[in-house]
Amino acid sequence: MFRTKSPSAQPALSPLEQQVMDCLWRGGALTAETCREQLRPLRTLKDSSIRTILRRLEEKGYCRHRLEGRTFIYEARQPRPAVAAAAARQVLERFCGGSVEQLLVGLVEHEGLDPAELERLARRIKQRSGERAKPHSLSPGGGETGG
Amino acid sequence: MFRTKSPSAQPALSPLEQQVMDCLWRGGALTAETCREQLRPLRTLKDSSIRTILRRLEEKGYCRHRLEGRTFIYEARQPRPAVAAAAARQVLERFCGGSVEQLLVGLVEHEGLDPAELERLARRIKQRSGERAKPHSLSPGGGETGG
DNA sequence: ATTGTAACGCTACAATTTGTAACACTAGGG
DNA sequence: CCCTAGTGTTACAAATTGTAGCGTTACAAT
Repeated sequence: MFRTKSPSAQPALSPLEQQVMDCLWRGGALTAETCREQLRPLRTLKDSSIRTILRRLEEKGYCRHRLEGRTFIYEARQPRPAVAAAAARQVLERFCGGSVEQLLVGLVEHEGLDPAELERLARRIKQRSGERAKPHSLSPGGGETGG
Repeated sequence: MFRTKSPSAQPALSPLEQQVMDCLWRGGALTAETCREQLRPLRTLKDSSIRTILRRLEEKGYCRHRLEGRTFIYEARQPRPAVAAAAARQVLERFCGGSVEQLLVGLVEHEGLDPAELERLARRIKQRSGERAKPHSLSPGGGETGG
């Protein structure tokens, strides 16, 4: 629905680019060819086309590749949730002056989000984050999640 | 950060279009000329340019105009929060399979949203919505909301 | 070594979307 | 009837996106 262009954010994803990203997110890491095949139910591209998209995606910072033998293996640079969050943040900054509350209220009032449900979710999330923060003792440094 | 194109959603706003919408949201209802002036610190457009944008915005469903004398008065069709919510919904659908929880979790984990804060907000929102839902008597259902 | 083939990058180009504007038309005032 | 203010229409250049053709390169088989 929007296009954004703040500094911290990667350039927008075009529809086709999104589909490709979906492939990457689903498939983990794959070659241009595989990617192309996965896309085929939806659209049929020449191999050079898919590769162009992959390259642009890489330029935009959404994915990267490593060389395996002499084949490029592509993978998303950030997991889908991270990108989702960034996108949400954009909306937040642009329309809500950064106020999460405003956004939430908007969702409740204009998109029918149930406040009770919201509260339940929030509680659960807090709980979980609490657990993670201090299981009982350590959990040295970096409980790595994101790559 | 994204461009979307689901059916229920209005077409994306280009940057310039967004700025104009911001004018409308700030100014309530204004003429093309006024709009142009308000924009001037940021960019200088010929009057026909601003009018083109306004028209496109109207085509896309974001604003409308009424005739006053023989001057067009433009105003946003939906308040900013509604558009924000719709945008958030888009993100939700596209990246989180519609799961609000996933989005929230993402915000917490990748954008540093504080879970406690989140819970507080959620609670407050629920509370407020509760009050509104059953003050003591009137207006059970149908108050209009949208304009 | 030559050739077949798979994988790659580069370059190109048409379609679409944006940004910007010139210009022509119409209603009121003098 | 002409001037002005306000509008709409049409146009066009720039940027973005979708789609590909083609040339290059490494490896494998002949």
